Amino acid sequence: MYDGRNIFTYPYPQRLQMSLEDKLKKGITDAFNAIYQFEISAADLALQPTRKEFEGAYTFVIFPYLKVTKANPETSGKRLGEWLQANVAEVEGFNVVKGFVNLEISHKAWIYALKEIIDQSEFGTLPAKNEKVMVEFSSPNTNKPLHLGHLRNNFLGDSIARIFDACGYEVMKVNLVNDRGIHICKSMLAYQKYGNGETPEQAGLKGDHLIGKYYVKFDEAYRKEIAELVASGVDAEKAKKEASSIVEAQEMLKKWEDQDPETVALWTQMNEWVYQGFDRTYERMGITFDKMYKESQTYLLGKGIVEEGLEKEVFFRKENRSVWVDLTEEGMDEKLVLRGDGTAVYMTQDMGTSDMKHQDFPFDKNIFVVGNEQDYHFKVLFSIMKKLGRAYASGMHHLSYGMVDLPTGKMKSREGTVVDADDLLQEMFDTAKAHTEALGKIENMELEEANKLYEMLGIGALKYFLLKVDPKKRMLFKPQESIQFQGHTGPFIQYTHARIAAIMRRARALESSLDFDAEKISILDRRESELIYRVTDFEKVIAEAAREYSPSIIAQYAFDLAKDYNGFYQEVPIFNEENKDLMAFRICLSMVTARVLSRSMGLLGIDVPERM
RNA sequence: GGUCCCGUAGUUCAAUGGAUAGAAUAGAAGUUUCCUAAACUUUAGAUGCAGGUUCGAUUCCUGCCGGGACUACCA
Repeated sequence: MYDGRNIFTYPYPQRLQMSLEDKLKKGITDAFNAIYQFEISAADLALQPTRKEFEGAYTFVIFPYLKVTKANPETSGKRLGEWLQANVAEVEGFNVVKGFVNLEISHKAWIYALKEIIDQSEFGTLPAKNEKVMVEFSSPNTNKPLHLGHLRNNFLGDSIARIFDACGYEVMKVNLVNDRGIHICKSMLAYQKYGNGETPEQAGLKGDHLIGKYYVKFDEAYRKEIAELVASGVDAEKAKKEASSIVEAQEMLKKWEDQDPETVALWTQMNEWVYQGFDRTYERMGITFDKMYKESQTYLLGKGIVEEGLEKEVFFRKENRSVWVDLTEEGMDEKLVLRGDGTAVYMTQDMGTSDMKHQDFPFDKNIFVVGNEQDYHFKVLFSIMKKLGRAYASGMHHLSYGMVDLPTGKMKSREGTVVDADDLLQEMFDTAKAHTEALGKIENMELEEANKLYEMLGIGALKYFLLKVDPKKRMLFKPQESIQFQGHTGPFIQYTHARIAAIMRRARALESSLDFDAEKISILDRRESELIYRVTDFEKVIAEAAREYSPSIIAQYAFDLAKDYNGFYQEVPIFNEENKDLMAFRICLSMVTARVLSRSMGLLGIDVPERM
């Protein structure tokens, strides 16, 4: 992208140390000091964007301070506004509507604010914090391929990792794979019975899909057995436990735990296929991990912590030898942490894994991206780790997200209503391709570039669709709407970026005539100052997204910015030979917009094209 | 039953306690000799119900009604 430095020259005093907003805030603090000898706490002081119906750019709400000003809102606002206008260079004027003080900013202040951003190549990245964040996400099972629900998890986790990275944290992305257990044995058993040594190559399937096929086969056989048992008069609950398939699967699990060579060999082979399949899906999603953990290596951890907890009297043992923690004081129940036979439960494992992960990477924050059906589990886990005196426990956070529903209802693998991740990714690609070709956009494009574009658009549309919604909310996935490329979509933002890139290409051709003098741009269009306002807001938005653990804030922001830009430059001619200063200024503004769009989308894991 | 999450235009989503509740879609009507019409402009349409807190409530509190999750010596 064009860096704009050599087209943006004008007398510029010195590097601004403070953002426009910070200056205004300081101005307001000073004003209260000067007028009322009152110290406003910076935390309370909130500036908000002025609504479009009113004059001004920033609005200060004076209602909360009427006790200090001892006057009605209008008078107080007027006094504050007058002081600011007289003492703060950036404030050119003001108006007061009820208790709202709308501050009008000088065009020069806007231009300087823009210049400030152009000068900062690292704009959109906050200073390093010297804090470590571990983001754990994806966590697939190795008995079936990824589906739509995993996509929301993966995109959220990947995005939140990028956001924390941009906020100056050192980020470690980890994936804890669920590669053992009864459900894994189910597909192993079915493969052993019906597989005839089939390989992914022979089946023409990705490894994970091949294994998934046998998982389904197991379930079919299992349910048939249950039905037969019930028909012969066995109680349904009993039938579920006694059907031969499930009994065999349990035997197999036992063999696996006993390290039976044949079982372990089968397990190793099948997992290898699954990983090969997952790798392709991750690659297509553009997702990587810094470290993989496997439950087969961690499931025995945590028993030591149980001992420790008993010693510290955080846990207690019941008569049947099982170990529990009492969390009734925290408003929760008693919770099992070790079975009576001494075997681990999920919680045992997670306690052990927590310690291990903290040893591997001494994090200040540990974010678990896991669906909201596990809210209670994590509440309990965090509470236990605190009780055990783990200092890091206060940094553990469950990024809980809602289910993805289909118009037909909940996804159920048994009923075949799951949306397969690979299928969906491919469908997005195909739709992007068909759509782009129909619009005649690829006439001057090499095949390779075109394919890259379809991938960018298709995957981008999907990521955006899943990330634009507040994570904690349950969301509805409508296939037809997710592959929409118009409206509040990723491709809309990508399109805006590509348009600006086209302007840049043209600007480059005219480079010699692109100097401008800030003094000659006397009147900024209101919408132009709004654009600058929004752009200067970017770093605040990133910080907020990290604070709220919510990529949707970034998605909203990028869309609003793209929309503002499109709305404005649709009707204003940019290339106007008679007003070169204004033209050059607008090119700079476009350039900064493109950069911020690109960075925002980058935080969502979405690439942005130079042309489309 | 208990705990937690969610109820906003026909639909899918927004709104640190702030001004006349925003968008997008679907509906109606327009805009391409000019940088990219995957765009833009205009139009119509919503806070589940009842109280409370205050200058001001979609937001906070209480109750009710609806939807969902969790509530296993499963993971």
